[in-house]
Amino acid sequence: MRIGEIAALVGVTSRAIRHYHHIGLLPEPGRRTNGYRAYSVRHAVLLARIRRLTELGLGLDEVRDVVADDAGRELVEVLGELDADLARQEEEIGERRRRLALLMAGPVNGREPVPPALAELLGATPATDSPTATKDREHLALLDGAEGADEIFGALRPMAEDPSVLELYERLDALATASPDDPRIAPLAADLVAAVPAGVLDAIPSGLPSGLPAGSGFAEALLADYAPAQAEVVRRMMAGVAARLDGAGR
Amino acid sequence: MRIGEIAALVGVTSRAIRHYHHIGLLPEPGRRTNGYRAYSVRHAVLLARIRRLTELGLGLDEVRDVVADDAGRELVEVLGELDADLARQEEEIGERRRRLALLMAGPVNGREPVPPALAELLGATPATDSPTATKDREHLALLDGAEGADEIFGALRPMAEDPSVLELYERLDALATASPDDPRIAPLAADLVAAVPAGVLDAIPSGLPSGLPAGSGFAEALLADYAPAQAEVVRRMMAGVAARLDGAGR
DNA sequence: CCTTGACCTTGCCGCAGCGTCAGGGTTTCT
DNA sequence: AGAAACCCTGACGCTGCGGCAAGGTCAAGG
Repeated sequence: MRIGEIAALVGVTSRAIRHYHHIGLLPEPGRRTNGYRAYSVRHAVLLARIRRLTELGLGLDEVRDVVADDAGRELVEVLGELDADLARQEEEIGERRRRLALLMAGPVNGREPVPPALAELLGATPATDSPTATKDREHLALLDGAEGADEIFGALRPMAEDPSVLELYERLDALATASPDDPRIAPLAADLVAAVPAGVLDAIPSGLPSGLPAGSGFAEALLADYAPAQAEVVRRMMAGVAARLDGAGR
Repeated sequence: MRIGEIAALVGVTSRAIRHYHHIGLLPEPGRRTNGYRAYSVRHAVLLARIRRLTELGLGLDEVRDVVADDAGRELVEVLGELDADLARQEEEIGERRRRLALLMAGPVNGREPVPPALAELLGATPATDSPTATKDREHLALLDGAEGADEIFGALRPMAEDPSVLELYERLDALATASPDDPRIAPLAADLVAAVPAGVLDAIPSGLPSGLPAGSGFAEALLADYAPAQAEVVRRMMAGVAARLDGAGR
């Protein structure tokens, strides 16, 4: 048989067969005088074995191990770990589909893929187009994957549901073009600190170890994201929160 | 922030970030005087978005579409087809796992991955170490994927369960070193033709269209796999079977 | 006889999403 | 001052082939 014939017989492409030759998975057959590969039924049998194994999802080198090793023992072993691998993948896919379903049904309906706990939080907040509110929510999304993130989101709910928080955002907005020594800064920072629910402090992991604003330049970068007067507010607010943390036995 | 910092913050590797820069998914930030990339919180927010999308299983170019397009419409769309894709993958994996389970529990316990119908057939055949029987089974495995394969396997069961078929294999074995004009050839061929169950003939697709032994060199290759006298038997047997097919209105 | 079309040959690039060197500089801590 | 821990660019590696280029070969038809 020529390569196209055996390919059609077994149900693979001739390109794949040449590939198998190239990587030494299938032995090269003899050649006809014109250089064409001349396949025998033995090759077809081997190739069919290879096809069935790859269809099961084995990699080509695993197939090589199984085919080369005359001991049939290898195969059960490989098959076992293959099944475990497939089970893991199935689980992963299921997890992704679950998150997808949550996303598409959720309150953030398709606009932004956020973790479920944050989606719940954002769904509870009143709609606003305040720039700093928007920014704040983006920053919250950065907590995704950090240590106590879900707890923090949960603890923030009372604050988010309180309509008076909108007023705080507006006061922050108003500082967009203000000078860093604007007299409105200090009282706003104090009000912000006071507005943070006590539960949030409990949810902050005690050491802030490596996850987020460790010794990294995150704090500077965060401040740089605000106008000067706003940055000053944020700076003081963080100091105030730290003080509250300190006051409560860390 | 430097690249390692933002990477730790968002939870990706710095290599991945540079990759995103390279393919234009994430804009290059400004540089410090020493050439280090200097990231802002905006980058972190964008990067976190990217991470969440890739974790859902989107490809990087799909992520680019979603991130670039301000219209949120794109996302639902992409998410929809992503879910369909995942469902398909899940189904595929389930199918593979089902076949794997069959394999590992089946009678061919791990020695050879054959299609279920053939596994059933082989399980029903008496054990033998006849070389031609072994060869025959290998050839049967080549039918995997052909048109009426499952039906043929089913129709072969009565033949396979008949212990007298072992005697036929032995008579074939005995011809391994015989001459092609051995007198045992003709009667063996006749007995073989007679042993083929009528159901098998019905199961053979009427035209033998493209699948198997069409105009291809398969027949020659098959005969070349046997010793001369054996090949002669096979040749006559095939002729006999063809005649039976012809006799029965094809 | 010549052409056409369906085969065959080798060889190399491309794919997704980075990991992993190699071969440098910088900053920082001790 | 030296070592550790960062950063930089650039390039190859991985999987399982698909696709293309630039040809040879062969059977059938005009």
